[in-house]
Amino acid sequence: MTAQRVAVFEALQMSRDHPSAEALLRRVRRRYPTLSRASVYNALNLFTSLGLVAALDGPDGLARYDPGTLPHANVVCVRCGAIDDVTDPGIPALLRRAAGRSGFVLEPYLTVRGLCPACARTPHGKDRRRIHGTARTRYRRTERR
Amino acid sequence: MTAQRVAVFEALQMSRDHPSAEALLRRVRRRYPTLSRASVYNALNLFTSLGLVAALDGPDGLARYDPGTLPHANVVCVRCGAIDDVTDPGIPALLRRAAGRSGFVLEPYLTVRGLCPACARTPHGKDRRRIHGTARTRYRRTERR
DNA sequence: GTATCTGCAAACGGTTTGCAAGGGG
DNA sequence: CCCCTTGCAAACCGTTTGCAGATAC
Repeated sequence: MTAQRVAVFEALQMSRDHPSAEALLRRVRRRYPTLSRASVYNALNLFTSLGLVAALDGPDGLARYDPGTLPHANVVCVRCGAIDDVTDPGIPALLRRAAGRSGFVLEPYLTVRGLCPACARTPHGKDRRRIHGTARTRYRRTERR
Repeated sequence: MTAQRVAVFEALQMSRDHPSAEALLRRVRRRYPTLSRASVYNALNLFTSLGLVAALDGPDGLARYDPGTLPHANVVCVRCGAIDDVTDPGIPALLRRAAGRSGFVLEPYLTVRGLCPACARTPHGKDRRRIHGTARTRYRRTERR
């Protein structure tokens, strides 16, 4: 229990936007300017391994973190990177059935990729969207402050 | 429509194990020894952007590819990297509701992380599992042929 | 005949690691 | 006190990109 870990945890709890590790680093550094990148990753890996927070893969290859702990779905926009939580009464039952059929022990979160309302409205154009890695080259550069 | 693309596509269709790009490269190179890494990535990005195959993030940071096109769930073992398909009659309805509530246009696949039967049986030990990136250092080195 | 693709190698970038110094319990 | 953590920088590695030559149509 170090001050850095508490700060990262609190910053994540206050976030509704499924921040990346880098985004959390920026936020926490406003108060702890000496905080290191490695400590943020260390803290986030610890929290996820303890089940305190949920980790999911952003469409840009960045890991995103979710403070929510109840069963829900994460819908991920593969074009702009937006992530929304969706709760649905059918999710727990579906997860139970999926666990039964596969024999897996499953986390209470599921992820679905797609396009957010804004991106779905813009024509597909010829933006042969890259699903991994270099999707980041499309909006990462602008998102980075 | 090049020979390389056809070869990658066929190799993926024949796979049931959700191979990574590197695994597909190895398989196709048995017949096309000159096939380049870039062409495999190029082909896979093309197929996923056309909706011909599904891409998902493996727990090790590697992209995994799935030839299936019908709605289903992918259950992913975060410890050993195994991926299974699960079909369930409730999935289409859940995806429809999630799309309605979020406004997103969603792909017909969802992903759930967890532990496969074999890994769930082995005690958790102190393997503070890393969720991203270096999970690969745990089994990647041995998996790579 | 031209735009597109392949192959190669180098670059990219998020995440992890090794090490020395500092702090928790 | 000892072990685990922090901070820093370098290493890691899957994926993308730039360029020259070959191929699709």
